[in-house]
Amino acid sequence: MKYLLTHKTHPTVEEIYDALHDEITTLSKTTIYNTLKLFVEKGAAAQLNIEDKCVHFDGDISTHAHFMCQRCGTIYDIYPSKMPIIEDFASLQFGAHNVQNVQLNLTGICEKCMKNKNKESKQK
Amino acid sequence: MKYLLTHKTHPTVEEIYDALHDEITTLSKTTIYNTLKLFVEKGAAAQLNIEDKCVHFDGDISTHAHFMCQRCGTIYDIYPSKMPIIEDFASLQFGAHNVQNVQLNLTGICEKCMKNKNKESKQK
DNA sequence: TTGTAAATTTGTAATCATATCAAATCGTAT
DNA sequence: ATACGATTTGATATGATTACAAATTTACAA
Repeated sequence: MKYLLTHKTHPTVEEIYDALHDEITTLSKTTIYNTLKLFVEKGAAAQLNIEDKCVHFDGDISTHAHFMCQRCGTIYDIYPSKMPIIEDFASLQFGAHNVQNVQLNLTGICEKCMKNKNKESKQK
Repeated sequence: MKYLLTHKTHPTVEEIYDALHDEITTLSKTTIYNTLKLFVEKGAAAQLNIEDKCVHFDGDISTHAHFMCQRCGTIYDIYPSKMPIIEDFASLQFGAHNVQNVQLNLTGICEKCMKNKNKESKQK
């Protein structure tokens, strides 16, 4: 949990394992899977299904959306302060269905990669 | 493509395979994976990352959101006519980043399963 | 302290969706 | 009928996630 709260990189299980394994040498991936599952069930963390490869986790459970760059894989937070419409997701209703979770996921090419792309094409 | 357009169930590769294998006995899953990937790249179909188990596909590429029931697995379409705010997602901008895809995914328990749940608890 | 049972953590092995890739098949123009 | 490029196939590999039993740790009573 401390790692999630201090690293706002939306890490995968793999990334958490690699980061913590040095100081907690006995740590196993199973424990990370179990613990994150518990966090998500209890609402202490959010699970992001923004790509099909693997799941990402977020210790920030405030209302916000995400943008993932298809090129570099970076996941950016999008807060209501920058995009007011996001505030409306928190209270979305859908008929008589019981909505428990809302995810707004954007994908594309981030500003940084766009610039690199331009450089590359100019070099040719 | 025909299957996708006539079965609005947001099928997985597995489901498409099971459905078509009888009439196209030589069909392989690899072909389904390749073809769907092509459809998604060309914008002819949408890929839904609404759950972590596997990917679902949608032949309807009009602006709409999805609700998936965690209990029965059914994926419901949510059109702007029922939820006008969805229309605003289609044109979301995020700074200087190049947004290519937007997914609004809701999860929870659907109306049908809510009723079954109530029945079950009354029986106890 | 010590013993003990419950809770947690671990590591190995299984599972399952998806990717890889060479061989087989098909379509089409000669 | 032939040849060649494009498509499809199926066997195999990969990699994330789960299952589960054994090992370890914790909490607490004696």
